[in-house]
Amino acid sequence: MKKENSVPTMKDVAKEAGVALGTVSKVVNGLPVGESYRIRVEEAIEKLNYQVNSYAQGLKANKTYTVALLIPNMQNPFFAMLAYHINLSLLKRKYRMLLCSTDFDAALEQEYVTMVQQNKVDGIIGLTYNPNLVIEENTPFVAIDRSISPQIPCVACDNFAGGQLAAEKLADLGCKKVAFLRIGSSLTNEPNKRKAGFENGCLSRGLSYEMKILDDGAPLEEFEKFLTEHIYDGRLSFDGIFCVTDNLAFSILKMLRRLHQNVPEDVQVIGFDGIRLFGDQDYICSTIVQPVPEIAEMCVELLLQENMTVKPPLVCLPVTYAYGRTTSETE
Amino acid sequence: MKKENSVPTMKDVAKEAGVALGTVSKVVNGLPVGESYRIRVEEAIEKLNYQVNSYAQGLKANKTYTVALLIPNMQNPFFAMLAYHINLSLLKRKYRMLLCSTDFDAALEQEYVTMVQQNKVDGIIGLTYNPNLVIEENTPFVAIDRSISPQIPCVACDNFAGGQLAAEKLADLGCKKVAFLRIGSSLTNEPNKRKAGFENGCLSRGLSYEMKILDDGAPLEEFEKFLTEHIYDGRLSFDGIFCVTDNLAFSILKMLRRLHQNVPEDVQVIGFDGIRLFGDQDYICSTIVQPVPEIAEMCVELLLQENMTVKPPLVCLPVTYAYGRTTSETE
DNA sequence: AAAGAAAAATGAAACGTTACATGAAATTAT
DNA sequence: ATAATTTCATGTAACGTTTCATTTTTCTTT
Repeated sequence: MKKENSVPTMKDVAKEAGVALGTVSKVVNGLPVGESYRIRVEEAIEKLNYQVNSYAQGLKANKTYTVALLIPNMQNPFFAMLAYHINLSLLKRKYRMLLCSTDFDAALEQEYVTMVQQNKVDGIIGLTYNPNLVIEENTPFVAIDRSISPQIPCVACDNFAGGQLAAEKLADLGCKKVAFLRIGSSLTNEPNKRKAGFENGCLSRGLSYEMKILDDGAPLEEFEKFLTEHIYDGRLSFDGIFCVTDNLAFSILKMLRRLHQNVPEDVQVIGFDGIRLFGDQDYICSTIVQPVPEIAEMCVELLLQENMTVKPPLVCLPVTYAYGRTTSETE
Repeated sequence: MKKENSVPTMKDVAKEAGVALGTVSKVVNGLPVGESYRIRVEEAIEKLNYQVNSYAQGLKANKTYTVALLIPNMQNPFFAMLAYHINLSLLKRKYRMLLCSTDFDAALEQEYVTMVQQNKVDGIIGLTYNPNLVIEENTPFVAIDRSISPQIPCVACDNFAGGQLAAEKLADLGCKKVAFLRIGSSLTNEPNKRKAGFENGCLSRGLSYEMKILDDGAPLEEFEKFLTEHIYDGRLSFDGIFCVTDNLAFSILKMLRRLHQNVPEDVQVIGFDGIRLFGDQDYICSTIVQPVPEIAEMCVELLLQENMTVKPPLVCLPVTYAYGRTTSETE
């Protein structure tokens, strides 16, 4: 005897409607079925409050309509923004998002990838700097900001152009001597190009520049030391600073306040990423804005596009500049 | 004939190891099995790179080790913080998190709940203000900040005490006349108590207070109008403001800047939630801090605890105060 | 050493779906 | 009116697990 409180299955619906199992399946999947049958089945579905079991579907079809998103930390507003837009893009296509926040923990990342493979997600979108992540051949994977292997497409903003743009903006704002600050050697591959782009921009605009690059895990105080060393008679010898991320810019702004340097009067600061608090308020600093909605859409498209013979190894999307109270207003 | 590139199954492992299907299952699930068998099976698993198909498991067991988290918008740092900690708590128990960002869209929320029920997630943790969300009886649900029904446990911080604490802090800081600002009638139920707590605190500390409460969707400019109306000779008649959320506080701070009121010299501002940028930097304003890790842990525990005969309808967790540059430093 | 008890491996059945080969009914053509 | 053709419902076999009744092996006991 059937348990009272058990969830109704297609079989129950078929019995209720006096119809074969396959007919119910067709109705559920919108396949052509005789009018009278369809109505009867729909009524039975309504009556029993039937809902398909997508695990059975997944078992059959080997398809789950679920995509895993691997990000270091969703408390970072940039990653949150990414997750938000990827969620939207997936939703448009009726896909669900499994969120995996890895906290830069390599073991955890690997565990997640495996977990996610076991779960037979349809694919993974991953922002990970972990160099020895093992990704199974058969797992569709799209990387953000990092070229993992030639077979795995990488989506990123045009980091080189972003670096250039930062230099040009600082030049436009009248800066003469600028600095580039970066932390994290782990900012490998794509975001790395921000430095090269910035150098290129400085050279072409005749800006003198200096760089301070810290290893991953180094204490941020090193930057404060660097800044202090460049203060003569209470004045910073730079009039412009480009920080590799808004996150870093935010920390640098605090240091400048401690060092009694006014932003943007004494020194202009530009970050990178385009972070806004709560997603809709002002930019937390002047910044090179990543086209996050487009990046998200591109990732999802590349991941789910099946009839694509050759996947592009690297997709670069254009950046823009946005004002955020850490540079002098221009227009 | 078996397809070359197909994913190996237990059957393949069994054949490879020269062992029965059930034996492989036991090894995979860590059930007692003869030593020699176990080794042979493990070798076969290794060789074929076998991974269990959790959709088949889910079909069998009606258990998925997946929990859905329903939040309005993960770009709100408070929700991001919640998601982060719930993810951690779930991970500890080997559960995955399906993240559903609903953007306050009622239809989307309902769609998600249904989607998620189809997918047979083991449960839902939901922060939703949607009053007519339909939740199936058989879906384990834990609500955050809102009492949905007596059967559904609600986890929240002690909002009343938080309101009181805000009033007390303002009194301690020497405020005489304070204001409470809130937007969103949709801040129903639990967060609502912040107002009552604040009133109570003001009364017991002899603070005179005023309230400005806007409906959901009202333009924030109404607050600016309110503030402007309380400026006499360029000075705001309040010396303390308690905002119902850090999000609102952030907007109010911008207005105060526009109105040339200095924070905290002219007026002290306290928010609610305990938001920090990037999860680890300074609080964006002085704030009543929600115990988010504890809230997360409690939600997960309540959701997954099976042998709990009676679930508590409401769990309140203690709040604390944190300094964040919008009140005068006290000690 | 043989029989009985305990332990452990076996393999079929079931979970809820989809797909496909089969067969029945309805339609068209002669 | 009958045969040929099309249309469409039917029901069984998979998908990859877990479970459990069964059989086989191993260990005790006398």
